[in-house]
Amino acid sequence: MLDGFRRAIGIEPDFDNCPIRGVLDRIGDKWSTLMVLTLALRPHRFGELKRAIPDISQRMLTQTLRDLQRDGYVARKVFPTTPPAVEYRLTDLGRSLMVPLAGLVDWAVKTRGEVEAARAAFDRENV
Amino acid sequence: MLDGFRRAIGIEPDFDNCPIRGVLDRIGDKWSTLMVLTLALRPHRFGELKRAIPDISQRMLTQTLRDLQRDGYVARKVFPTTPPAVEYRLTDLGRSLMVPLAGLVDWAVKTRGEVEAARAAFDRENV
DNA sequence: CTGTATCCGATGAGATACTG
DNA sequence: CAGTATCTCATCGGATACAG
Repeated sequence: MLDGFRRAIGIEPDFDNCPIRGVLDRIGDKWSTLMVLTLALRPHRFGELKRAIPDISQRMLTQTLRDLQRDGYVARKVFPTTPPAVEYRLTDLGRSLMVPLAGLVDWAVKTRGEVEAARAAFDRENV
Repeated sequence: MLDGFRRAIGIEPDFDNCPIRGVLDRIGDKWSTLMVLTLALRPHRFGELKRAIPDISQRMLTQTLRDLQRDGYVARKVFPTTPPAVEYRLTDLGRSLMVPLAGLVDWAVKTRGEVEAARAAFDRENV
């Protein structure tokens, strides 16, 4: 089972076209997870997202949305009004990601204390 | 529930000391996950890890191990022989991470096709 | 064998200014 | 309103050389 993980996760030589790597990269980057969780609440327009995640730069907002859209997690819908309105919403695929993501969040919250203690101990020993 | 996620995952103003962020950062970086999965098989010595993950540089091997050790996922044990031997093994905390991680891996494998199709479609539309 | 130290290029990400 | 285009700086990560 674990050996299967290793292969799946990118042990050479197929590191690049690994099915997991793409997901991990997206989950690991600074804004994707927060944006998915925000869009899980309800669809948002561009400006709404900016206000919902106040400290994201416009550049990163655009780029993260593009990446999420490219992977099929987010759908972009343009309303040709003046001024233009654009709505972003999670796709079914994006919503399905919430399940394993929730597992991770849950684990992180539960083990928070242990991790903090481990860090404190480590830093104490390594002046 | 989702609102709780947002707070937990680092919506301002407590982005830095967020319990999730640390986990996500570790999961997202290039080598941590692969190393955890490798150590989940059995304890490894430094050189064994290097051989098990052939394309990691010595610099990144050391650094990733330090980070994992600091967070309490990995335990380092030195045998004062000559030449020195050092063994790395998962802690209970590290092993417990396998559960949500497995969920993520599982999801990634299952949705692989959808993601690939989404990417192809996106790239087709955006010449 | 198990690491450190250094250099350096590639990428990530913020700030700012401009456009249909 | 919903983006692009630059510029710039920090961090990531590989290669190489050295050390206990």
